[in-house]
Amino acid sequence: MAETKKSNLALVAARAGVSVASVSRVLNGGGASAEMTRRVREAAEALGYVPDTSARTLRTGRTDQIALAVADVGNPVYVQMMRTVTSIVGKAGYRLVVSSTGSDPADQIDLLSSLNRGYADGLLLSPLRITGELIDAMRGSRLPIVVIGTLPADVELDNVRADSATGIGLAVEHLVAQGRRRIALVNGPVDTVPGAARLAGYLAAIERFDLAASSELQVTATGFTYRAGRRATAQLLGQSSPDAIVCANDLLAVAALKELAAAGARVPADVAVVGMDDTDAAELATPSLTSVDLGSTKRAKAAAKLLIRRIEDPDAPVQRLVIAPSLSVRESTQETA
Amino acid sequence: MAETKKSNLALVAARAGVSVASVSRVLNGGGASAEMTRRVREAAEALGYVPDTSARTLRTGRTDQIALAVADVGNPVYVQMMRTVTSIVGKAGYRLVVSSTGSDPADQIDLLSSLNRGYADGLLLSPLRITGELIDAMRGSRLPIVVIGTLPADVELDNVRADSATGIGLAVEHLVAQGRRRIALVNGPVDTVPGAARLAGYLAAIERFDLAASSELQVTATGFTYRAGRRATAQLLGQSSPDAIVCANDLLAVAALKELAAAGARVPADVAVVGMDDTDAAELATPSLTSVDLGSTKRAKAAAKLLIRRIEDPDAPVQRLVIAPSLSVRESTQETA
DNA sequence: TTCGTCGTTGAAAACGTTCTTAAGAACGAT
DNA sequence: ATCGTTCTTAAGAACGTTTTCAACGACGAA
Repeated sequence: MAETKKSNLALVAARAGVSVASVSRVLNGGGASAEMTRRVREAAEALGYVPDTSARTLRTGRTDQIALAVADVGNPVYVQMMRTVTSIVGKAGYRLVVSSTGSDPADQIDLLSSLNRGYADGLLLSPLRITGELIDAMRGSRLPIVVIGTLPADVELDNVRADSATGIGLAVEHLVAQGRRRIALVNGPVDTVPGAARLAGYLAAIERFDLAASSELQVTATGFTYRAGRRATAQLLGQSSPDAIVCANDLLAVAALKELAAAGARVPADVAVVGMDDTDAAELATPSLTSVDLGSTKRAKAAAKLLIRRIEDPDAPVQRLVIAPSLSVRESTQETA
Repeated sequence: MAETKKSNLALVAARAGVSVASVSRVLNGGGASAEMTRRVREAAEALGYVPDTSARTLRTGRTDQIALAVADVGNPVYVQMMRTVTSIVGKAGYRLVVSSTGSDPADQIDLLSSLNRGYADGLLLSPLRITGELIDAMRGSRLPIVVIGTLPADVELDNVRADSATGIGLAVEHLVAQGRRRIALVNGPVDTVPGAARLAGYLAAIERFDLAASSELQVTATGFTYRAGRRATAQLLGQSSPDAIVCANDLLAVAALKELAAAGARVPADVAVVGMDDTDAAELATPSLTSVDLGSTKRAKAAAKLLIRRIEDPDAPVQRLVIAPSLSVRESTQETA
C-alpha cells in the first residue's frame, strides 16, 4: 500500500535524485531516458505521489470540470439528463459539478459570473426561463456554454433543443387516429420556455387536424409538478369533458391519470392520456403512459459532446441541433387489453 | 456592465495604485483605511475582477467543493438524497461534484485515490457493497469521508445509517394488524449492504410476529430496478400465494404492483404491498404505495452537515447517527376506498 | 581532431492567490 | 524632544505544477 502522506513533485524528485522538471516530464510528456523513467516511477510509487489538481489547474488553466445547471434536480427528465451527462463527461475525463439553480434567471446570471472564477471549463445550462439579460450574460461569458433547450432564433450559441411542436403533433395525430376529437392540454407555466413551446405546438396541431380550439380544453398548471397537475386536471374536468388529454410533462400526466381515476373516468376507455418526455415514470404509471419522447437522453448526450468539443476547439463553428421526437405508445391510449 | 477580460489582483492593484497585498486584504479580511477600501473597490469593480478559484485553492488548501458518490444517479432514493445534499452544501458555500461510481467497490477505491488529488474538501459516500479493502481505503484517506449507509460495527468513521430492521418491523406490524399472515419479501441482491439488512430485518420481524418463515415467500431480485422487480415478483407468485409483499425498494414495489395487476390480483384486497424509501414514486403509484420511510432526506441532510462540520473541525469526535424509520400508509395496504 | 547536432537534463519563471514579516507613519506619553 | 505603541501599507515568500531556456554530454561527420 502506498503511503498516505501528502507528497509533491519536489519530494519525488529528491527521492529519485533528479530534478523536478524531469519528474514532471516522465509523468506527463515523454522525452526521458529509460533509466530516468524507471527511477522516477519507482520513487513516485514509493511515495504514493498524486498530482495536485489546483496547482495543475493554476498552471495549465484547465480544471477538468464541467458544470451542469438545471432548474430542479428532482424532475425526472433532468435526472435522466444528468445520468447521461455524468457518464459522457466522466468518460472524457471530466468531473461533473452540479448546480441547482432555481427557475429564476437571476440565479443563472449569478452562476455565470461565478463561473468566471474558473472552477470549470464549460457549462451545460438548461434554463426554464430566458430573458434578455440572461442571454447577454451568456454571450459575455469567458467560458464555453451549451444551452439545452430552445433559444431565440438570433442567438448564436451552441445549443441542443427538442422539437415540442412536432412531438405534440405526433401525439395529436395518434389520438385522432384513435377517434379522439376533444383533445385537451394540461400545460405548465406558459412563461417558461417549454410551456410556451408546448402551447404553440398544441395550437398548431389542433388547427392542422381541424379540431376545436376551445379555451375550456386548455389549462395551465402552476408548475411542472405532480400537485400542480392534480389541481390543473381537476379544473379541466370541471370545465369540460375531453376525450383525450395531452400533458406537458410525464409528471403532469401521472397526475392527470390519478385525478381521472378519482373522478371515476376510465383510461383509456373514456379518456386517453399522453405524457411528455418519456421518463421512467411513464412506464411505471398505471395504466402505463403513452409519452412523447422528446429525446432527453439524446439531447443530453449531444449537448455534452458539443461542450467537450467546444472546450477542446474554441473556434469551432456554432452548432445548433434539433433532436427529433418520437412517440412511445403504451396503455393509456390503447383500447385493447 | 463589467468588462469580460480576465483580470487579477495585480491589475486591480495597479489601477488602484496600491499593493497586491492591500487589494487582497480589502477584498477578504478587514484592516484597511476608508480611502484604501474605496479605491480598491472601485478598481475591482471597474475591471470586473473575480478571484481565481485554483490560485486560492492552491494557496489555502480549500477547494470549497464536496464530492458525492452514489452507485446509481437514476435511483429515486439517490435522486432525493442528491437534491437534499445539493441544497445543504450549496447554502454552506460549497459546490457539489457528483461521481457516479458503479456498484463495484473497486470504482470507489479509485475514487478515493483520485480524491487525494485534492479536488474536494470531503466526500459523501454511499456504497452499495462494502469490502475490507474499501474500508482500508477509507481509513487511509487524507480527506474527511462521511458514509451514508451501514458500516461494520468496528469501523470508526462518521456515518449516517437507516434502520432497515425497525423499518421492516413497522411494515410487518402494520400488515399483521390488517390480518395478513403470509407476508412475502421481494428483496434486492443480498450481497449488498441494504439487501442484507433488509433480509435480516424481515426474518427478525417474521419471527417476532410468529409467522411462517417459508423460503417460498422470499425472492431475490437481481438488482434494485423495476425490471428485476417484475421478474422476481413473477417468480414469487409462481411459487407461493402471499397475502402481502414487502419490497426492499419503492421501485421493486411498483414492479410488484404491476405484476400483481397483470396476474389479476387486486391490491390491497387480495395482496397488500409495502415499498421502502418513501420516494415520490410511492405517491405516484396506482394504487398509491404504503412505504417505509427510511429517512433518506434526513440521512442526506445529516450526512452533509456532518461532513461540513468535520471539514471545519477535523478533530471533532466521530459521529455515528441512526435515523429512525416511519411508515407512510397509503392505498396499497388499506382496504377502505 | 574539431565542429555542429541532437537528445537529455536542470534551473528558473511563471500561474494568482494569501499571509507573514517588516517598514513606515501617526500619535500619545514621558 | 525622544521613545514606544499602534495602525496602515508594502514587499515577498510560499502553495505545486508545467514549460521555456539554456547547458551539457554524446555522437557522427568533416
